[in-house]
Amino acid sequence: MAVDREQVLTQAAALLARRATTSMDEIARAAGISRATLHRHFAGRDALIRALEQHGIERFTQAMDAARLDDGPACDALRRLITEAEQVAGVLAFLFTENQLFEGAEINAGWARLDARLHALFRRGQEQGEFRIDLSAAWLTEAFYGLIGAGAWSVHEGRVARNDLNHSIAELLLGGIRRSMEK
Amino acid sequence: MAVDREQVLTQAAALLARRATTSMDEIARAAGISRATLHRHFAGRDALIRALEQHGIERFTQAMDAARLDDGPACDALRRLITEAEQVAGVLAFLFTENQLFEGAEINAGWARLDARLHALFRRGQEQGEFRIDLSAAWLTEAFYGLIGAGAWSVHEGRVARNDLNHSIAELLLGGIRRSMEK
DNA sequence: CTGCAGTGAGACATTGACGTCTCATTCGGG
DNA sequence: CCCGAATGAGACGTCAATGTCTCACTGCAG
Repeated sequence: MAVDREQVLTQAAALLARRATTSMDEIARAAGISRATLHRHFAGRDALIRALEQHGIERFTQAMDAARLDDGPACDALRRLITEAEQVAGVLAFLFTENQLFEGAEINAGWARLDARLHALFRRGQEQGEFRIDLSAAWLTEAFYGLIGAGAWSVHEGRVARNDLNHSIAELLLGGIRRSMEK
Repeated sequence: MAVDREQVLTQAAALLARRATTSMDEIARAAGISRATLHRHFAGRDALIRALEQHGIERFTQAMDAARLDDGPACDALRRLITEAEQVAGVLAFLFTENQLFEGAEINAGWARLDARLHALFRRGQEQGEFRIDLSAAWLTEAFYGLIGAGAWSVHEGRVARNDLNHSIAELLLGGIRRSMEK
């Protein structure tokens, strides 16, 4: 009975990430509820988007907390983050592709905090000699989002197996495409 | 006098990539023309989107041709492609993020052909031992688009200098984040 | 100068989504 | 079993964007 708010938001993110003009009716049907019920839980389209942003920020914050970004080698921290972020990939992809939403500067603050934490991880990795320094931390941050989004899309389209996603993102990000000559 | 169709499409891609719900009026004003004139050149919103797809496919095809993907080491071919694709990054980012567009199967064919060429490049790199084989060519293809899109966005937001974009994408894709121990 | 092609500005009806409402139904707890 | 809360289905009115149209203006070629 009680509508699963989490489920609705996840569905909405999946649809909106793929087509930003998805109607409330489509979102409702995808979530298995009626448009009326959707409106009962979210005052309107704007409210739904806002909730989606909030939800995404909260989930990603949890993922960062769980990954303990400040502990141990930056490489390992990044791997942990990818593992944690994988479950939020759909919502993250939406937030990343629809960045125009952040024009109202309120939510911007929450997102900026996440950005800063990720940025700090890459900087730490550079300072401690684990990461290369010819790629700016800002770029690595953006690239991280881009790969998470591409990964979510690839799984959704069936081009990448969900089980491989973690490894695919982490290895590409850390090691790149080129075949390593060592060992 | 004569409206610069190229200019209009480029502007439209930039706006639509950032906010897919951008109105025809906003697009027209961004392109420096009136809404009436915009409608004179593109029958409607759908027609504009279609033209954008077509334009993006053509430009990316040209980029691939210019990069000579089949010549020499795959690494070098990939670098050339990134250099060429950089100029189309805005349109590519739009096409990649709004993948929903490809439901009408006509354009799908043109896009699929580009996908196949890119896929083939990665496969060639793997078969010739340049690229690692634990990352599927399909994933590398998607990741390529993701990084191009993230790069275009980063430049647009001022987080990455345009001059660095080429190097940033190519190096991250080929070598990854981790600092190389060799040499 | 004249004519014309292209454009800007704006009016207009249409369309589709949105938000609100009502009413019947269903599910679950007491 | 019964009642209430939650839901589904649908009917509206509203509104913004769209697409089409007209009319006046501009710039340029002849």
